[in-house]
Amino acid sequence: MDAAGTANIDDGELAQRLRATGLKATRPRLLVLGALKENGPHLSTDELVEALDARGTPLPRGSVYNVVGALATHGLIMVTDIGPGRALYELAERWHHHFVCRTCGLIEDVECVVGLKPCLDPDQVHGEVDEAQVIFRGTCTECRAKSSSENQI
Amino acid sequence: MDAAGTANIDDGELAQRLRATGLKATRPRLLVLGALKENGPHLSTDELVEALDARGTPLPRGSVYNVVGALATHGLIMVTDIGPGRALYELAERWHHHFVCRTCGLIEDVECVVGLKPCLDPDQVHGEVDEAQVIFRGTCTECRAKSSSENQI
DNA sequence: AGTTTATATTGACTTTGTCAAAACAACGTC
DNA sequence: GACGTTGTTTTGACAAAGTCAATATAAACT
Repeated sequence: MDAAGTANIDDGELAQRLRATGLKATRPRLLVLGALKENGPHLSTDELVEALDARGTPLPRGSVYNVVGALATHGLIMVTDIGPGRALYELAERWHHHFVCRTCGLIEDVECVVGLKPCLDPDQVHGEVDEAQVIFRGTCTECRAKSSSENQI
Repeated sequence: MDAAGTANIDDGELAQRLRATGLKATRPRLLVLGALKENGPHLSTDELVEALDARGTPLPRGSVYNVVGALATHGLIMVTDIGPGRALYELAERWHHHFVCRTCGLIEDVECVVGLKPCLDPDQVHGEVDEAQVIFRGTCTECRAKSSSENQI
């Protein structure tokens, strides 16, 4: 153990955010939030596990699922499903959407014009909409360039 | 074998739609399309397998994945991921979206105001968007009623 | 009818996600 | 600053979801 005991734990902003929602500021939760904050805008479950590993603070897969579940339920992170078995986690800061390239799988954040949830709210729904998640699909510039040059051969 | 050989196969509209996209009109494909057409607006992988079973024309799971993969690639069905391991298949007729109740899991179709793909098309994306999938999340009327009455006790 | 070629099927496998029970740590209190 | 309560993590076993390569089969063209 090191001198300060919980030395590595950032007991600042992230810990406060957790407590503000009624969640305890536990090590695994801070680690996950930290990884999301510093290891890219969006991480898949796998990438999250790897990132934690790479940072020298590995967590068991089960714990990761546990943690992201809790964080998502309390609105601290947003989860987007961009395909079968492809959940995407990111800090819930500004509300935004995603563009996914069908060819190479590239994922790009797309700012939401409205910026607040729910950004769209159809009347027809029999219930209360609190969030509208949009996934744009298509072909990224790079893949378009590639495929057109291939066709020219 | 029955007299007509391929008697059960509807060699009409569905078969033509398949050929129109360059796909062969095979039995499993027609069965899947048929099930989607008659067994509800949207089916999960599991429900699809069950529906085929119930109709007396079971298909192995692997084949179902195979078929829906091909149909989706060629735009004959639409696939929506409404959560981890919860793919949703339906005939690609009118373009529409979905509302998912966070509490009971109810899924409701939401007509798209635009009705054509892509119904939304942000400039910011570095690529060409061909489809914008929207998932509305919230609480359905029934669950709202339930939870408010529980709180009153 | 025969041939080509796409497609279906099988079965083994990987990945993804869930769950219950026991171990543990965070937080409020004395 | 230790104590106890209670929420969390961990573990490990499991279930579900999806993939893949090789073989068998059937659609569609001639």
